[in-house]
Order: sequence, then C-alpha cells, then structure tokens
Amino acid sequence: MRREPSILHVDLDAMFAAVEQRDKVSLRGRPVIVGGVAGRGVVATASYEARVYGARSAMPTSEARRRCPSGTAFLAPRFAAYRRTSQVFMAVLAELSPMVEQVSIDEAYVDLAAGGDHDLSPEAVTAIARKLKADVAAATGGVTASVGVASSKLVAKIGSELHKPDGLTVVPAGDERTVLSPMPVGSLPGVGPAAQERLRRAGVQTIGHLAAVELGYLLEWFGQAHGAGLYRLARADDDRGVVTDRETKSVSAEETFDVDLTDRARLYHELDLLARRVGERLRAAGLSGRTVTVKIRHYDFTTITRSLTRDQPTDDPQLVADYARRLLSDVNTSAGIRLLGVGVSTLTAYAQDDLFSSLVVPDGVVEEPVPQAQDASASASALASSLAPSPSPELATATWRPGQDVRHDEYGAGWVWGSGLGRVTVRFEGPLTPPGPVRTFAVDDAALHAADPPDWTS
DNA sequence: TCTGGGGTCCTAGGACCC
DNA sequence: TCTGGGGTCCTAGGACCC
Repeated sequence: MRREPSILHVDLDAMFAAVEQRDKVSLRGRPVIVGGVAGRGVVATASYEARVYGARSAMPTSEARRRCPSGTAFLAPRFAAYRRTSQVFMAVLAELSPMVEQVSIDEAYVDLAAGGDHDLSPEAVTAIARKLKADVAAATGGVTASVGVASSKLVAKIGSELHKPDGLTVVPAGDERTVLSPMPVGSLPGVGPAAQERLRRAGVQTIGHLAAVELGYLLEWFGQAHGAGLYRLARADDDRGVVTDRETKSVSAEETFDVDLTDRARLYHELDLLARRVGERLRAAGLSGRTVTVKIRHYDFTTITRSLTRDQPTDDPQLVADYARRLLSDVNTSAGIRLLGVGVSTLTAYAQDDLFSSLVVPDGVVEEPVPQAQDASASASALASSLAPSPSPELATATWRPGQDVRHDEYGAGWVWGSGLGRVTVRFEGPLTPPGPVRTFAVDDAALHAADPPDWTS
C-alpha cells in the first residue's frame, strides 16, 4: 500500500453495448443485449437500460429475452469494433503514464507514480481522473469510463465499481479500510459464489467481518494461497505492482453446440476446426506449446479434460489435431456432447519444426490409426443427420426474419445462426442490411459443409 | 430453448529422482 | 532392509475473472 492514491483503475461502462449504441443511433436509450443470440447463448453485456429489467452478464440469453420488453435489441458481438475502441482507449491511458496494465479489452490499471511527474495529492489526482474520463469519452465517440483512484490495485478496482456508470471515486491514503469494511465480501476480487457461500456459513458477510477472522480459519477453509490472500485483502494490505506485460500461458478454443452431438465423425471434424484455430493463433503469436488438452462437456454439463505433454513444442494445427483426436478417442461420447475444446499450454516463445514427429512414438504409447477428416459429402450428411430425428428436405432450409437471431455486420457477409429451425447455419454471400422481407435460403450439401459456426473472435 | 468463450491460478495425487 | 523427505513434472479438476 502506498502513501498516495497513485493507482488508477479504469473500466469502460457496459462496453460492448455502449459501442453498439454509439454506432447505431436507433439503439440509444433502448435496452441492448450483446452476447450469444443462438439457443445456448449467454449475455456478454447488458446496457444499463436492459439492467433495469434484471438482465445481467452471464445470464442465458433466453432468460434475458423473457425479462426484457419487446423493442430490446439482441445483438451478436462485433469484436473487431470493440478491439478498435479498446486500442483508442489504451492509447489515451498511455498518454498519462508509461505504466499501463491492460487487464481485459475494457479495463486497465495506470500507475501515476511511474512517470509524468504527477502531483499525487487527492485534489490533483481527482482532476487528472476527471480529465481522463473526458478524454476517453471524446476519443471513443462517447463511450464512458468509470475510474477508481487509490493507493493499491485492490482499492482502485473497488473504487471504480462504486459509482458506475460514468463514476469517479478517489480514496485518500488512510481511508482504505473504512471504505472496504461495510462492503459485501463478494466485492473482493477472488471471492466468487463458492467462497461467498463458505463465508456466509461462518457468518461472514462483509469485508469488515472478514478482517476479524483469524488467519488459521481462512487457511483451513481456502487453502494456503487463497486463504493468506484473503487475509491480506480484507485488511487492504495489497502491494501488487502495475505490470505492463504478462506472458501468455495457454491458447485455446472451444465451442458449445446448438444441439448435443453423438456422431463420432462429426466430433472429430469439430475437433479439427478447433485445432486449426488454436494452431493459427499460436503461429500468429509466435508461440509453440508442449501440452495438448481436450475439454469435453457432456450433455449433463459434467466437464472433463484430458491432456498429454509432448517432448517437443509445436504450433502445427495438424499435430495438435492428431493428439486431440487421440485424447478424445478414449472418452465415451455416446450420451451426447455439449461442448468441445482444444487447448495448448506449456508454451515457449519460438516455433520449432517438428520434422520427425511422425516417426516418434512416445514411450508406452501404442500408435493407433488416427481418424481422418471427412470429405465434404460425409460432413454434410453427418450434419444433416444430426438435424432432427428424421432428416427431411425442408430441414435443409433456413428462414431468416429481419432483426431476429441475425448477426448483422456492415463490413461484409453476415450469418444466420440458429434462427427459425434452430440448427442450420447459413452463410450469406451478400450484406444483410437493410432489412427486407422474410427471405428463404435453400441449403445444399456444399453450403452445409461450408457452414462453420460464426467465429466470435474474428 | 439454463448455464459462452478465453483465460489465470491453485490444489492434490502419483511418478520419479536424489 | 519395512521405510525419509524434498523437489519437480504431469494430470485432472475447480474457482474465478472479464
């Protein structure tokens, strides 16, 4: 903890929804939900207008639809637009200090003590934060930020939450525990539902209560690292520094299917697509990894992982896919798979060509023939057969109603995802705007094969 | 139409080594 | 010979964050 409030935490308010409202005048003042608009989607961001009706991040979109009035906009995310806004935002922060720690796309810490020769009195720091908020709104076209300023990351972060949206909270040095004490324990970073429940059973509701609990109990309840961490955080004892760059530890991709999958060939095909995405992102980042992990979520939401560590790091999508298939082949998938994921970890910062990988058999591993990717017709028929109990011609037709379950993207082709029939993904060749009458598209085998799910991260 | 996707960190047990 | 202790790596699972 420092002697002056020199750490800022800056957070864009409901960023995804705010960008949509900025870019589309008709959305301003209206409830906006950004997130998965398909059957199993969840809310990524609810605008403050939508929060009035109880919509929240991580809520199933189906529930948000029940809660919000007609006229609410449900939009698929446009990550490219959010990333551009994020870059503008970070550039504004960089003018303030060279020490900026980006926590996520919409959130960062700034260390005012690290450069720029700032006056760090509470009054001066308040003025700096006011100007910063105005600069961010001006640079981003009206996206507002909430700011907390304090002597530590912990209190700066909690301060920025205190008066959202468009908030500003400065906690002078010495006032930290007074501010924290009445707040619920769940306000502390690292205290989620499980820890909250454990504390509630012990009669601990506020951070003040938590600060009265002996260290021994916290260690017993939460283990060494977490217990000791909570003990310190409850006392506002936090000397974590602002870290400008952290190394990536893992790269992964996963996908929840609209309907549980049982077809092995289809599962292997999905695994291939995921491995390809991971491999491409590894290459783009100049990274290779030794451990390949497959994540499997069963129909009943039970989730398992299977991993194996190679001797040599790789960034080769084909190799990642081969190992992923091998891992999946030992898992019973007959009851239905809701989600598949592929990850690579134990990363090193260089890419090594794995010339002899096909000749190397790891000790104790029996080389099994690896299931091969299917050809186009096999893939299309697998998809068609999983559409419904009895595939019929009309199932190969998707109906699009303007504004419903549509990802509209003014930069190019759009997607219909799960509309009407709930399962068919159709790639559009042309722009979707402006909305027209109901349009119907026939889906042939080739289109089915080309129907990769929309990629939220692109 | 219950429960996304991309991450980080921690724990615990077993293998293995010294 | 009947039983050590520390350290590291690997695997699996879980809590948590945005």
